[in-house]
Amino acid sequence: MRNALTASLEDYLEAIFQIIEEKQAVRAKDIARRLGVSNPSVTGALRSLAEKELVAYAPYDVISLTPRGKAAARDVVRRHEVLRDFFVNVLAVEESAADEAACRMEHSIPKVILERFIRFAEFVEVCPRGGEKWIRDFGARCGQGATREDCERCIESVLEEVRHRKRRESRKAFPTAKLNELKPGQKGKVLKVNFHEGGGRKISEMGVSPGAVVEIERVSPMGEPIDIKVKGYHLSLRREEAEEVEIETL
Amino acid sequence: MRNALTASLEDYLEAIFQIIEEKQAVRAKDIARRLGVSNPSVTGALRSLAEKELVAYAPYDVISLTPRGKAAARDVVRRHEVLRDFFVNVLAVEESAADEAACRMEHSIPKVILERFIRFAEFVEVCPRGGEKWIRDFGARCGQGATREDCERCIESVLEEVRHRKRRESRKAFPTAKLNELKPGQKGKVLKVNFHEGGGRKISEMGVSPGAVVEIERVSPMGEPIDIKVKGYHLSLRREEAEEVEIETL
DNA sequence: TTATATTTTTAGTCATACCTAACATTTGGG
DNA sequence: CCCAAATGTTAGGTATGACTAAAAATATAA
Ligand SMILES: [Mn+2]
Ligand SMILES: [Mn+2]
Ligand SMILES: [Mn+2]
Ligand SMILES: [Mn+2]
Repeated sequence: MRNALTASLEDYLEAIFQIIEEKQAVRAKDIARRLGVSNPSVTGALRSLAEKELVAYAPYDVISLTPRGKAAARDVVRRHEVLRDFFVNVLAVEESAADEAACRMEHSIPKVILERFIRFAEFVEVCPRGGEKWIRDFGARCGQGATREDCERCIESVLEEVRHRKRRESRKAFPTAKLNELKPGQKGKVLKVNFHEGGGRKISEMGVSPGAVVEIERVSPMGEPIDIKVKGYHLSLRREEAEEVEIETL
Repeated sequence: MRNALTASLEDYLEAIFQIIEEKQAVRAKDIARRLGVSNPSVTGALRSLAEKELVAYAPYDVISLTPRGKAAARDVVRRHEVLRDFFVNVLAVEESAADEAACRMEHSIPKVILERFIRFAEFVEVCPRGGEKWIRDFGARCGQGATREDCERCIESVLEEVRHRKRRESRKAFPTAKLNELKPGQKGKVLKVNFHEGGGRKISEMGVSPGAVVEIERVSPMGEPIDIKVKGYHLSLRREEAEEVEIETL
């Protein structure tokens, strides 16, 4: 049975993955400290993971993730991040509490529901009835329970915005941009992906497809690569690729 | 350490609680069948729970929950239901998948986040920017990702409603009712709780306090008791109590 | 290079949570 | 009332995942 990792082993994988990202080498000691377990526990876990061919490991040898192990680790990290982001951005939970909860719940959330969390957060952002202000409104009053008057007051402003945008759009078709023209922190919705003749990676398959919400995380000084987040995944695109993605800014 | 039940023991408590609700007697066999474990596993779990004074149990004796055990079980059930309802009502997840996921995640969700799930679902219902139609809109398109046009089309209808309601309210102060006047299925927001002189239970302490969203679940043929759901808890009120709760219908 | 310090592994325990097979008790039919 | 069927418990085993103490390997400093 290659599948069905235990919560414990998933946490070891996650820790190894993150330590690799931070430093070059992974030492059993680091894993132990990060997870708050003893050194012998780490040895035991490494043996389990090696047996499942998720880490390359032999006694006293260096520790590294196999391709399959890396994929599994990335999956854990994604579940962790999706949950944490939902708790922080939608439910207005305090960061550290959200992170802790995410790391416990990441092991029991099924795929269907994880994807719904992502879609819901996107829906809130995209829909003019929801949007950032609405969420902030929830965050601000989640201690008391919002009154209807509070909510009705702000809905008028949303209507104003929608009317403004409609007027603007009737003049100037669409507030369109290429993905490479956005700045870090900006979000947008994918309108179209032009397939380049020079056979690049199929970025559509990685989640950058019409309707998806993308967020620019980092743009390297040279303008390339462009780190983005889409559907809970972190991706790194070449400029050539980003140029082929048409975006409606949010 | 009386605290910190394992996921497994929580599931046993939950099962015992539910079997008690369904039938009179609890038999080890029923627990085993419901949880899909062998009979000896049930015996072992019962011993653990008896040691923790959560079930009253001796070999070959009848099984029952102690007051503390009942409270713990109810807490598990509540976590289960809050999660399931959020998945179904907000994230538009298919019922059985939602239920299964809820029963796995119920063991790792912290209190803060559970309460936020409840508050958020209430916020969506109460806020005219959100509301049932909005959620249904998400449910309908969560397969594809909503387009902005879709969303803008429906926001106009919400505005209409808000304007209508405002006009109505300017004439007739508030669409107020007493809790006991609502029908099963109806939801409302608590405006005020009049404390009765005849020292009844403090229903405010059980969650029926201003700002809370209540849903009528069942009204007995005699008009009493009235089963309601509030903040994820199920409560049963006497008519006398319900009469003291002023409601704004939703 | 040798001695010491650090890191890692092994060995042995413990607790949880399952299982099967065998034994014990309770219950209901004749 | 007695005996079989149903139900429940004990005994004994496996697997996971943690721990401490002690040994082994590796790294560092003199
Ligand atoms: Mn995690
Ligand atoms: Mn974790
Ligand atoms: Mn459960
Ligand atoms: Mn459950």
